[in-house]
Amino acid sequence: MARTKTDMHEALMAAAKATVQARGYNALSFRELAKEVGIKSASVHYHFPTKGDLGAALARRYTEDGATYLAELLATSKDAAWCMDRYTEIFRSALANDNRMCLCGIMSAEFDDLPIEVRTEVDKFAETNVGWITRVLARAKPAASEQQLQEHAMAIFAAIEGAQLVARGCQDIAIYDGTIRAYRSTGLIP
Amino acid sequence: MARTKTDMHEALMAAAKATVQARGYNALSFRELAKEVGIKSASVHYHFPTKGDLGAALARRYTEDGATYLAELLATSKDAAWCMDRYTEIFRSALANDNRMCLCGIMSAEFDDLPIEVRTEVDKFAETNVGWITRVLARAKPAASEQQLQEHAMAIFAAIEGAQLVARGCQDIAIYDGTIRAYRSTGLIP
DNA sequence: CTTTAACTGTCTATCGATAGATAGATAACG
DNA sequence: CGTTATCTATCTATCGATAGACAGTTAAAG
Repeated sequence: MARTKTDMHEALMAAAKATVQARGYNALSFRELAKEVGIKSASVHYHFPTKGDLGAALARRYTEDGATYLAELLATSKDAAWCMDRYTEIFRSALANDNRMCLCGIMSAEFDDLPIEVRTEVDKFAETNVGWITRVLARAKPAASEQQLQEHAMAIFAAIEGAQLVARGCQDIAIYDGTIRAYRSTGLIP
Repeated sequence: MARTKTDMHEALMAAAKATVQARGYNALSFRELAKEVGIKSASVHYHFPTKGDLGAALARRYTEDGATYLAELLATSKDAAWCMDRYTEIFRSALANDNRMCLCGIMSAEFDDLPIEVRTEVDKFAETNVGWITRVLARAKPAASEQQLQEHAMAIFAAIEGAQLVARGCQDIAIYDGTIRAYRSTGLIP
């Protein structure tokens, strides 16, 4: 065997992630994916029985990896502004990398076509991100109530996803930069 | 003949619009569309030779209708806050109507799969909206420079699109409401 | 140590469904 | 009659998914 199961699993996940971030869940095809990693489409079904399984695994991994990175940030610095700068940089780098989008953001747009198991994972991504932003905000605004913090965090998350979406649609990363700058100057983002 | 060309044109546009707002451009199919309006898929090609033609017509109409409504708003009241309230209400009503999205927002997510003629129209939608918000902001902040106003307007547009996207992904319109409220309380939206 | 058995990963071939698109016939309107 | 709108029928391409075969690997049995 050329590759172990784990290796192929990873290769498939990586290729699938790139495709979804660039063209969405609907554009993800077993045939194209197979060609990219050098096997046949039937073999992809060996690793991921259904497309829903692949999509859910993809979103779950994406959320986990993100959560890991965010936890590191939170442990590195106590400064809310510094954390948020790093956070907005994550979404910026997706755009800088072939005009890609947040995997869960693009899946949210395709919501109605997602299998239930994928929807669940997409929801968890939003939850995880809002939870992290809430903890960052708690440092900057210790006086605020938990509910206020969560609403603010959700607003920040949505605003950043929107900045990415619009900048992508205009194929102009400067739009993302300008928008984030405006978020900061109004005080939406610390 | 049961209907005139214009009637059928309108019926097709309306059905297509609903589908795209609910499931995106990729989910738009001539067969389904034909079934919905009671003709055969080949007949749809008579009205719109290619899918790109239909998509572009759809986005153009969407932008035009929106621009017309926005112009009325601007003529009705000089109050920026009132105008922006009406504006956010537009995006809210899409969500309230079967969890739909802004047609151009959802198309931005599918950007890579769009024919060039559709991309052009999607760009114009953003341009039109940002232009309108800029004029509204000019009333509230007459001292600001044109460039500052435009950046602020783009940020508002992106933030609202993002609020819609995230609320849709979570299937919870309350998230939209809370997010808009947060935008207002931080001063991002007048 | 060898033989047998099960497992793993990939293959070929194929299924039914659906996609967008086209050609040519048909029916109705003016 | 000629134009307009829609039809039937069909094409090629692609989709996700499945069945069955086969080679290489591992592990247990004798």
